[in-house]
Amino acid sequence: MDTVKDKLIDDCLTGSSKGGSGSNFGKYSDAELRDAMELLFFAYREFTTEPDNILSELGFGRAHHRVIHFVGRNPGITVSQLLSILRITKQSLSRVLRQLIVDCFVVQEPGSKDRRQRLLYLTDEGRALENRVSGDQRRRILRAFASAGPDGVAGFRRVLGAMIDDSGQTEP
Amino acid sequence: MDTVKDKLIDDCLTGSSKGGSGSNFGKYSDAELRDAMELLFFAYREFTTEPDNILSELGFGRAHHRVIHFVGRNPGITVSQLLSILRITKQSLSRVLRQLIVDCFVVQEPGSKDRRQRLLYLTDEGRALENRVSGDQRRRILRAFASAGPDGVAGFRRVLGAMIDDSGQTEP
DNA sequence: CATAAATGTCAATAACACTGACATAAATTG
DNA sequence: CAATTTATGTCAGTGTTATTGACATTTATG
Repeated sequence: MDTVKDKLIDDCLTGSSKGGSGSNFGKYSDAELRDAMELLFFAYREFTTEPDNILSELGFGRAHHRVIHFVGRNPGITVSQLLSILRITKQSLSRVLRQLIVDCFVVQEPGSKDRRQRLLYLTDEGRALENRVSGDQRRRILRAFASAGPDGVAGFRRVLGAMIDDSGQTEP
Repeated sequence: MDTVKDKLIDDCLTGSSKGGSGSNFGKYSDAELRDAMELLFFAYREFTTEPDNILSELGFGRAHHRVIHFVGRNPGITVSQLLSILRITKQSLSRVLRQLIVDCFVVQEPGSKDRRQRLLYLTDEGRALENRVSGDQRRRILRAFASAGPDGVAGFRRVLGAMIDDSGQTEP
């Protein structure tokens, strides 16, 4: 139950993670911190694999998933807000959004207050797709939450939350 | 302290995450599970941004980071093992690895037992680069660990570990 | 020796990001 | 009202990382 790599790497280890000679940053050894890095890497990959597979059948990718996720959670979100959340350029978003609109998963409506805005909404089809695609992720998280227990869930939230709050979360 | 999106989205919410009308999978509501999805998304992005920036100065990308990370932690790893861990094609790995070798961050040595193998090692230069690049990630994790406390760390490990163990972790 | 394994390479393709430049419509400001 | 700014969209070109398919080389193994 160390990390995941030992699935295949059961030889050729030279002790770099045995916590003996490595440097460290304080309370946690470098090896522990690097274990955490790997944990994040593998978990995130597991987390995105199945949605990627489902979406690729429709000719979509991870970028489409992100869009339908955030539009689904924030109906009426503007293009600008979506760009700020995703931190991509409008040119990048444009292609993805256009595909989703052409295929009737997302609709745009002019803003009532500011008619320059294009407020984004999922269609019923879009909601169905989002539900299908995120189903695997929700199940995966649910199982992990159940397996880790309430305290584990709280810790997961605290650590990831701190990783986000940490850095460039305050600049405009 | 909900999730991150409220940084910019403080209007246009229609109650989809207020936990009232959403469906749920059992003990945790859909909104809670989707919050966790976002937490992972934002945390992973924060986690990879700074290394990406450092590496781009050298003409490298995230793929190079992954290679020097796993070679650094597993000196003498073979190309096959690296391919299995990264789950990419050898053609994809090839280009990245060649760049790292040409620029003297990684060296190959024929295996002593099986001379078909190319065992991979970081050079001193490679170790220095890995340390520099992962420094931000280790600091970030350390701060998050410190902020979350020992129980938080344990929970983080349990949840992410369960997310990995969960799925396709057993097929060859 | 024949086959399989470990690795490398050439070529073509795709998804997703980027930059820069420019256009339009609507709101805001002086 | 005229000028400017904002929100959005679009055209064109580029780069990184991934893919698939085909083929070659070296070495191990039956």
